[in-house]
Amino acid sequence: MNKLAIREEVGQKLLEWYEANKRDLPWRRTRDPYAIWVSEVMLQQTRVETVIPYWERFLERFPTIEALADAPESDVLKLWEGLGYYSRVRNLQKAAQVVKERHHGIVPDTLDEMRALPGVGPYTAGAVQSIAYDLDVPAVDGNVFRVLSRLFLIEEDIMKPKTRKTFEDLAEFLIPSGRAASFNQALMELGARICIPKNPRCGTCPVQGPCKAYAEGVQEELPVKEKKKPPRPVDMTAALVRSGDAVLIRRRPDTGLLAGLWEFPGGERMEGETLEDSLVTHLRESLGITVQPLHLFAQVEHTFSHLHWNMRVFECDLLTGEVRVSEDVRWVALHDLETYAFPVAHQKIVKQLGGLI
DNA sequence: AACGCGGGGGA
DNA sequence: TCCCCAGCGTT
Repeated sequence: MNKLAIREEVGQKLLEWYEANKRDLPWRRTRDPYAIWVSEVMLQQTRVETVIPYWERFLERFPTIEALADAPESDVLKLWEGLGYYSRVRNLQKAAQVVKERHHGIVPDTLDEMRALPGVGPYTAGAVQSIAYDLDVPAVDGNVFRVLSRLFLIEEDIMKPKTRKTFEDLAEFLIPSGRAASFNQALMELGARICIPKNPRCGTCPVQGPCKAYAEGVQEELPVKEKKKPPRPVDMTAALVRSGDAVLIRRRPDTGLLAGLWEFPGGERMEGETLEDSLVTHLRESLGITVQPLHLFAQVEHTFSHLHWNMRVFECDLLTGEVRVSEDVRWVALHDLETYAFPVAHQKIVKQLGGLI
């Protein structure tokens, strides 16, 4: 079969399947480009079921571009707490400020203008432009990589940057004219529900017929992907410093891991250092205070994609008379901790503190 | 091109 | 418990 005939068949079969099988997701009930944009950013590395409640709360609290642009960053992070990859929402807010100031609060309706916004790459730009503005542009996410690699038996490593153009060109070629919104979502929906990573449901797949990987029986071997290395183990310390009903917390720096979130002060143990010495040094250097670790309060394990924290939390005496509080260092009553955005690793500590209230 | 960046679900 | 899921920015 020639290329144009396959394009015809895949387009028709996928659109038909999608119309009959698409899930009723909240962001599919709106045409608001901003609301769709928020959903795409949340969905970047997070599954649908997780995103739904976050999206509802976020749109309720920040219903417009302007509301998001004008909000305190701490409020924005609090609504993102637990979703991970916090730079996503910091960039989203920066982008909202650009849209407010330079685009009259209207999400731009061209690929190039959208791509120029912070946090907007080829996928997000394509998804928003096609879904919200009906532009015939591709939106290639991990699902689409998987579906197309199987459908056309493409064995290039999808993790390699140069491979992206191959898939984008193919995805664009396949778009039935004027139907990018449904077609792009159909490809992703197929990847999420039928053409899944393990044990794909080829028996109920609408494009089993033209699928080259299925014909060869190699669907389980695709897509080809380089293995990533295991998380690096890191010994962490954290201090539980109490004063009456309050505990000492600080805000993490504006860049790097967990930027802008709050935590119990501490840090990475250096080689050859004891946990206690490490903790004392960290608090002296970052907060200018001297503490005496008393006893182990909790041990928390947390795995990131690239790190594994083994965090020991010590209850400490404060030897310094006074702590210089600031924008980033605060005494907070136990029952007020919930108003601050913490990484999940530190939420585990907060949870254990709950027993003390 | 290589690396940093979180967290959750399913087998 | 182990293994899997990946877009974007920075360097």
